[in-house]
Amino acid sequence: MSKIATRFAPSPTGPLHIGGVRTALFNWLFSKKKGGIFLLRIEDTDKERSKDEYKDQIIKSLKWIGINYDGNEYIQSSKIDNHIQVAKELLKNGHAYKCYCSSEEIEEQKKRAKQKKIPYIYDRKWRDKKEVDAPKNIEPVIRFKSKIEGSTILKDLVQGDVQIENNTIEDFIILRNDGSPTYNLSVAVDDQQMKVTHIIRGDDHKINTFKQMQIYNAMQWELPNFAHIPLIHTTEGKKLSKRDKASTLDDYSKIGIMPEALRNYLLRLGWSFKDKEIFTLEESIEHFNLEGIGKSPSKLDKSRILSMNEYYIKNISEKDLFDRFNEYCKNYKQVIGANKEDKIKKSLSFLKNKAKSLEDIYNNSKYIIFDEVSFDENDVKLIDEKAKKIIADFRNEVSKEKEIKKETLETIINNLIKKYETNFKGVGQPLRIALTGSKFGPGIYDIMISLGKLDIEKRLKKIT
RNA sequence: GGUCCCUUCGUCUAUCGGUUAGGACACAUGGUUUUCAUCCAUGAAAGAGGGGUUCGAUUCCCCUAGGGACCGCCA
Repeated sequence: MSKIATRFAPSPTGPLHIGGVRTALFNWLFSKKKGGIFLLRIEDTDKERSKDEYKDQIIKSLKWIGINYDGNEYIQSSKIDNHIQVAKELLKNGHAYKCYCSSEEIEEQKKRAKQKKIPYIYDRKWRDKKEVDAPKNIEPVIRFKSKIEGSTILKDLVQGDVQIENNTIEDFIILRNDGSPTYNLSVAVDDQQMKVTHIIRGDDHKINTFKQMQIYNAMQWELPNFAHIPLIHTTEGKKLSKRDKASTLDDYSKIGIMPEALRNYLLRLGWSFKDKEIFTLEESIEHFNLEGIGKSPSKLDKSRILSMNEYYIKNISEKDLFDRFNEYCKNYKQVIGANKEDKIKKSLSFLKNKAKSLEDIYNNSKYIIFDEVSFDENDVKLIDEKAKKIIADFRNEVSKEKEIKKETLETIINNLIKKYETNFKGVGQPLRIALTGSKFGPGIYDIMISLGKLDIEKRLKKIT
């Protein structure tokens, strides 16, 4: 058997969404597992809607999540001549014919079918007509001569055998009347020429597969293997579309989801290997198989993504975590100053315990990133006269110390709790607000130690 | 409407004829932590319905119901 080759073939007519990314991931994993190659084909033949910006977004997305394709991206529009060539051959072999129906005529037929509530299918009017009868003023389209008799079985690697009556497949157009090839022709020709051995794509392509299989057969090409994976549904249970919110990788990236977490989540969405939930990249390549792909569509679950992200935040190395965080801040929030990097790195050990996302880490580390504390009005109200006294006392005690250590801080705070006849919250909360501007965040000792004596004094002074 | 696909806890799923139907997320309760979070423990939670086949069906077959995809000179 020839070398395994898979491909991902998006059209750059909109941003790549998470469903497409999962399809790409499955194809990529499958080829890696089999020691094959994975190709990227940009299907940009719809010149009206294709945009370079989308192409770039697709490439960027794949890169972000760690999917790398072999060779250069294959640009479908640059291969149109090949597609036309095949169409001509099909015409010559009698597997295709010229259809002189005007688009008005077709529209009319569709309308009538709708009124009668019967399914529209092209009536194959020109299939056996002689060309001498052709109207002179109409530029014909080329239609594929689909089989009428019998049925076809698709041996689907995910869905099993799928049988369909051949007469339900119409004589589809392969060349428009402007001479340009249509989707099914281009795809079949490209896949064949790229020597794709396994076509793993969304279930929404299943009908196309039957059309493309006929082209393969007519050209006497060896059929590739097909696997139709169930679609990802929104929480409303509908097919995920480019228009859905929170569907592109950037939508997740900007709320602080890390690529490894999303990759792991997507892997387990519609695929499983026993009870295993966490897969390193190596493990996913090792265990991935088509048998593990489920047959029913699955819904996106944001809390699951977040919890996967939380796992990776806690389990990747702090060095990697810093890199991810640094990049996140740079892209979506605020560049971390060079003088702050060290403090952040040291604080990651406790910051990550409270975070489900990089955004959480950001929110909890603002007190380090920004020199000026920004206060929430409601929180400031919590610092009353008594609290101000406590803060002043605390600052006074701290200034006597040479070095800030947890033990000394504990002693100071405990003494204040006694002196002011309050509890930990009574002392801790005002201090926290004064130092960070927020009621929530890391432990008070962690905050103080990471800030250091000078910053503590400076910040507390402003309050009292 | 036609064709095709699907149906196990709220969600993602395990089970390849015999299980107290398992795990994970979310949820609830309790414990640890002198706040919050983390962490730990516990709990509630599922085979769409009806027929077969079988000694025995979540598992195999059929029907019904529900959901989905496709039905472009878009890809």
